[in-house]
Amino acid sequence: MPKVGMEKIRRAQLIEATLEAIEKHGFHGTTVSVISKKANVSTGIISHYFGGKAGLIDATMRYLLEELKQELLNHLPHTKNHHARLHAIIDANFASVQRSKKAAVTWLVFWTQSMHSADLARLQNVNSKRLISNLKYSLRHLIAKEKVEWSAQLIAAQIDGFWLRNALTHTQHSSHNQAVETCKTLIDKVICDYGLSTK
Amino acid sequence: MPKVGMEKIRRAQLIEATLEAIEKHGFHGTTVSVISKKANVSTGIISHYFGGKAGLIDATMRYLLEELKQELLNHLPHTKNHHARLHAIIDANFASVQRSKKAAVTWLVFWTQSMHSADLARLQNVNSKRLISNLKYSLRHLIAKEKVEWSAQLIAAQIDGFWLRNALTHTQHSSHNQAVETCKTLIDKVICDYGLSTK
Amino acid sequence: MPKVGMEKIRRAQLIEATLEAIEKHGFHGTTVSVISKKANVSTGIISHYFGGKAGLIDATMRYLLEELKQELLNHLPHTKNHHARLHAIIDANFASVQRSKKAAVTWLVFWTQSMHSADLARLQNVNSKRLISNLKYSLRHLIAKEKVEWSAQLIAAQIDGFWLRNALTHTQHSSHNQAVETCKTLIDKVICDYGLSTK
Amino acid sequence: MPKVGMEKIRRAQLIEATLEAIEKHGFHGTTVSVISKKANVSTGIISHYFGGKAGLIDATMRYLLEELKQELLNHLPHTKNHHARLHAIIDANFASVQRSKKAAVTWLVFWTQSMHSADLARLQNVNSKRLISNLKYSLRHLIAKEKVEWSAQLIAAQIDGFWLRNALTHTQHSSHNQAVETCKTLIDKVICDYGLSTK
DNA sequence: TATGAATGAGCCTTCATTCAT
DNA sequence: TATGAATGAAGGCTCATTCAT
Repeated sequence: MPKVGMEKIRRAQLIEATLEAIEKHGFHGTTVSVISKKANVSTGIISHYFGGKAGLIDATMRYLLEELKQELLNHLPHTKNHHARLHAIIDANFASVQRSKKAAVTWLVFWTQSMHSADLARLQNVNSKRLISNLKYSLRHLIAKEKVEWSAQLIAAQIDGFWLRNALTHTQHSSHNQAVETCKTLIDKVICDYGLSTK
Repeated sequence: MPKVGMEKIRRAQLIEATLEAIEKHGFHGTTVSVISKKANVSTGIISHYFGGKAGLIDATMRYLLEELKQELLNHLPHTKNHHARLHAIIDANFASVQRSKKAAVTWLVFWTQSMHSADLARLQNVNSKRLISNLKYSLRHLIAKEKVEWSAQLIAAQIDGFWLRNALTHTQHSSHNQAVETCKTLIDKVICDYGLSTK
Repeated sequence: MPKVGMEKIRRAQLIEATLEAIEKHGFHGTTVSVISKKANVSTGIISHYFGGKAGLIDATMRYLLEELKQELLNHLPHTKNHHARLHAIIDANFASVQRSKKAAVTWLVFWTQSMHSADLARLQNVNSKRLISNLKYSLRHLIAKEKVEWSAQLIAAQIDGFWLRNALTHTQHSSHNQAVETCKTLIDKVICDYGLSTK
Repeated sequence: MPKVGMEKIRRAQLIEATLEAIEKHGFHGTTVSVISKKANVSTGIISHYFGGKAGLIDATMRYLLEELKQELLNHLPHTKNHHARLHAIIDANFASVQRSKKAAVTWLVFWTQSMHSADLARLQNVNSKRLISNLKYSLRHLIAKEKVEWSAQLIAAQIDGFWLRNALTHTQHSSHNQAVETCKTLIDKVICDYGLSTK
């Protein structure tokens, strides 16, 4: 009887290899041959588990999104302090990227691809809306009602902007930390300016 | 009887066709054949004038950067009102994108490619530094010295962040205008908070 | 505890599945995977019992030939009425095909393959000669000696011709019956024209 | 300016190479690589002129059909002698095959493929009907009305049957001639049996 | 005896580049 | 200066076969 339960292992193996390949060779240079070699498996296995290269790319993108989602869930659940919660959102959004450059490159690739793939565009949209929604949820408890939407957009753009600039420049850790601090300061400033007097 | 002065015309023709192709078909779908058809020329001409597809892509990226540079030069040449100058920087940075979707897609592609091309990375870096430098030049006249760098980074990230989010969502004009307004408000807020008492 | 006597069962199972696969998906679409699924066994079993796909195909062809041979043996064993015997040959040759479309498609495939396989070509040749030989055996009792060979060739071609045309057009039963009738009429005509005056 | 008018030459070259490849290596062994080498061109050219291997196979089949059609047109136009016309149909149907074994193998492949391709099936059907129609046209002038259809089916099957049997056995010219003679004799017999007394 | 995960050779196709015209 | 027919390397995919279990 052949090995069972390999599917999970192989899928993880191949997704990890894909992330490495995209980081090292770029999207164009990420061929099934390159991925296979990195994962130490044959090329055929990709079609076997993902139905083809496109399926693997898709799964990799979903993996990144899911990872980010989990990161948020792990950082934010048990607090009623909305100020702290907003800071935690910042931490979560930079956490995975801070860990490795792989994710940063792949996020950028993912965004670029999403402009010409309805499927990826939908995923990207969900992700984008979640950030806004998370921000608004806490902002509602802290600042004037009519400023919530505007502030959420501001902070979201600030996060993505730092994120993008850091990805493009050969990032040191310091700049990541600086980005996190700056985002938090911006939040504080927003709360300070539009904060509810009594709560 | 060889036509002279065709080089300039052909180069412009092909760069424009490349921008259109990337917008319509994405980077992956932008083949030499597609570009040639859009430009109504033969495929061979690309190698003739640009030495190959890579040369054309490179030239297209440089064209975008040059365009942005000119945009900035045209909007902020002769003013000593640094508050107005900062607002003009915002306008300039969103102007080209506001005009067409072409640039937005291509910028994203450009950034992604720049991560795996030393040449493009250098161009991107120059561009990124110019924005910071332009912001700092005016901020120095308006806010406390020790806040200049930090504020420039903040505003630059804000610009890129809005820019990115707008590119990824199917942008309406309203959101572009909103982005411009929000960036200007952020600038005002920074000046208000850290502004020099006397000027 | 190894099951014994599985070989016969498995071989029959797989040959039947192969016939079904060829009928449904054509020769090109008949992959090891398709056959295995139809037979509800693993892919490995094919190599185990037939040494590979080629062996299974070969066995399937032999099975068809054997089936036809048996059909003939069952229909014409104990008769000395050679006129009836000739008619029985016709019946036998159309019997298996009349039963299902499977055989028709597979026969055609078999013939085609036999042109590039010495092994199959030999089988096909034996089969072809048996029909002629069977026809001649009875014809010798009914018609002039010098017309026997010619008539056998005529009738054999008539059988195969009808068979082929019926296989290619989406056959109704009526056309099969018509083919049988026409072949029998041809036999009668031959006997009538070249028949021995006394018998 | 590049060479013009090559399309016709290349298409003919490739179709001829395909016929040779099918004859020599069978349908399965007929790869684009094999065809290209036989035609002394690159593999890419097949997609260029035929949109892919399938297009080339299709064109090859159509070529065979067209050739047969022309053969018929060339042999039958200027005669009002319907007896001679029927004999000419026989000649035409065996002519192309008599010339080379290539066509014979390919016809068989074509027929087999046509069972799983709607497109090829339609072509095959048109071809099959044309033979019947041609036979009936002349038979109507020669034999009793109620025997026309039956006789046409008989003769058509006879032709195809000989054709098939000759293709399968390693044909000598003599057997081809014999097939032609036998078919003609069958026609004569039919006319003799069912012929119109007066015309 | 039986499985099916894994392999990798071989296939068709795409596409940047070349070169005779 | 310009063409586009032709090339052929490189890509992704299919599938018969193998082998650890």
